[in-house]
Amino acid sequence: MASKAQRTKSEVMRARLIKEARRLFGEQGYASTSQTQICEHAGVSRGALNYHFGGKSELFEAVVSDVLTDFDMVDAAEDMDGALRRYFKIALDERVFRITVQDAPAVLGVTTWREMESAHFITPLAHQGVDPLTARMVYGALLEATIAAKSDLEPDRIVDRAIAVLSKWV
Amino acid sequence: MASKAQRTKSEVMRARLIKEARRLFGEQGYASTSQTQICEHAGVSRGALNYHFGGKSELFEAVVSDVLTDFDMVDAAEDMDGALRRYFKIALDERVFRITVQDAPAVLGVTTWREMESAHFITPLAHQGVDPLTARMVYGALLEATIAAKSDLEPDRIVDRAIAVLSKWV
DNA sequence: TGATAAAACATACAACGCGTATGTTTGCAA
DNA sequence: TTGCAAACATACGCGTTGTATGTTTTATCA
Repeated sequence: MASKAQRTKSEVMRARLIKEARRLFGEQGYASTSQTQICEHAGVSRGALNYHFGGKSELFEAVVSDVLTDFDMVDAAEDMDGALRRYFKIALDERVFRITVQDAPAVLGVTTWREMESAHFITPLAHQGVDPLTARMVYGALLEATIAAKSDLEPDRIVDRAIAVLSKWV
Repeated sequence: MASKAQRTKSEVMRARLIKEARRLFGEQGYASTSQTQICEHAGVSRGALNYHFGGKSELFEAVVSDVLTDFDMVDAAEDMDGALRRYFKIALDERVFRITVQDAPAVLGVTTWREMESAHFITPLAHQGVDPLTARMVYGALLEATIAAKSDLEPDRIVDRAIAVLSKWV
């Protein structure tokens, strides 16, 4: 049985690896980031990485999980408009985008990917009384709007219009 | 200047590689399919592959392009409902799904990926008078519905409901 | 307190895949 | 026929991953 000191120490190491991995995955993408590179920045050996996570893809999954929690700081009294703007603000970040939209489906598989995202986006929507399938489709539209905004010269304008469109749908 | 015989021969070779690559990418995914494996099935050497496509990712891009043309057999007189059902029929195929939804964003980058898909899905929609951003968001919802249908026990039921939802949006 | 075991790392090895560089053949053209 | 370029095949080097095997630290218990 692991002691409390061991457990916290272990979690510190995991957190450090996740932090560096998140930065590098976000900046360079999954394929272009090696275990060696992550470990150099974290100041440990590859042995530690594989001991704690089992492999590169599992570390990436932990990173995705970490990123998704950023979306979770829900204000109970938050209205739909505010929630959407907060979503866009985070999702439009280059590194967040690359991890969650670009690499996650391929590395984790679409099923796992959407199960993780569901817990953070779709389930909350469904809890507001929206039909589950509709909620998913709204989220899909939201994702696509994010991509559109990201590749536009004036992302803010796209965000405004997207929110207007969504408000008509839900 | 290449002769006609050479050009057609070259295209035959390209087509053979694309065909085998499409099968293997679709069945195993991009990362789990090696150049060697593709070439063995195509009966050529890796030299031929890299000569014609330049690399693995470029071959994959050609495969994506090939897959997307499957969606293009448009019947001019086709109504929205029919077009959507035809879309789902193709998109729900396991191999098509894996290539276009799972691997394409990571391998080609989200920008390139959506540019390719736009030409086949969003532009046609926009030509029907739908606002471009709305068209993109509708396509996002469509994609999400595809994922939902794929992981459901009764995909057909989800398809019906999704079409019903979409008909209210456009 | 000292021994033992397990956790937490580090190091080393083996296999694989990719890109590229370098042959080798084929086919057209002068 | 000869030369040249396209169309392949072969071979090499590099980087990466997973795993197997040390080594150190930490906790538990007699």
